[in-house]
Amino acid sequence: LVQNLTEKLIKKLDDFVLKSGLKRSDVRNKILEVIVKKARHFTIADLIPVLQKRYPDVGRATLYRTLPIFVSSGILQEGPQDPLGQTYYELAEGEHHDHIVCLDCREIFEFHDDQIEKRQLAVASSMRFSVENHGHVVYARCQDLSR
Amino acid sequence: LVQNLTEKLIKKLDDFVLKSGLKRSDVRNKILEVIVKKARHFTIADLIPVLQKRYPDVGRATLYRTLPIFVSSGILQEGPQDPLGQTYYELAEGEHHDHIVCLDCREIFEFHDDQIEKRQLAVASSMRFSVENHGHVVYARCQDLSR
DNA sequence: TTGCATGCAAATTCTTTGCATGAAT
DNA sequence: ATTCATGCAAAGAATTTGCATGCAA
Repeated sequence: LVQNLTEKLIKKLDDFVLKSGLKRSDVRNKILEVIVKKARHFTIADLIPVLQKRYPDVGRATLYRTLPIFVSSGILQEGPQDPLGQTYYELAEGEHHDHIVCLDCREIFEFHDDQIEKRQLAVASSMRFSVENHGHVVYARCQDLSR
Repeated sequence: LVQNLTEKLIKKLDDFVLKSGLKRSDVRNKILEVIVKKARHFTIADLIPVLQKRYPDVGRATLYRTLPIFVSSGILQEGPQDPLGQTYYELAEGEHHDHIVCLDCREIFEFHDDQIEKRQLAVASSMRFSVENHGHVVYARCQDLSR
């Protein structure tokens, strides 16, 4: 399953790479593989040790050069900004969702609400904006210490 | 008017400072004055040159030490994160609002929508979270080149 | 072959800290 | 007096860039 997803995304990456006059690379595929396994939400800081453990030869700089390519090719999207200011990335698979960042347990949860999405569009349109994207992060507490 | 606002906020700052066992300082008041004049939304990077022009003696480090105090005292709040990742600050005056960041002209606009606020609360509550705060940023284009 | 990709190390940029001095209480 | 505030410079941390070498097409 994960294997399938990785391969599917590598294909997506290849499409973008060819279209953009770039070249395929094993290192990018390796990075993608690690991301798919770690999946969900991660920061660059999260990813570095995992990547270096699996593929010690991959340099940090490459990560900084690669992630923007993944975003451009639609594989990743930028997720919420945590209260400390680090940018999260996440796989762009699946439908759009917003985030709840738990201030107690530091985990990130997802939510989706059609009404919010619709109102957001309506409000921006009424101000004569065309919406490209949005980030909606709710900071909250789970208050469940066992979680 | 601006003068009044500055003085009002200095008073607010004094309250916090006393309550917290800190001490009053002219430099903090100067920084506050510059912020009130520049008002609205700014990043630290925005503020530094303005501040240094008006008060060349104030060091950068002081800014980094001062802004968190302003946030704690309720004078400033953190605004949207721009697409480049810089944190905006803004005066906490007035009612809560969310932001539209224009990808064309780079300006930041505000909006407020009760329905969105309510739904947001409802959704988080249904997931057993208690909401502390939130950031909602819509990235959009004004498409009006004259703006 | 040509030009992108990569690792490494140096360079940048942004932010924090240590320390001596000055100000507030 | 005591303790916080501040500037400066040094230290850190995060990210970007230059360059020589390695691959992909």
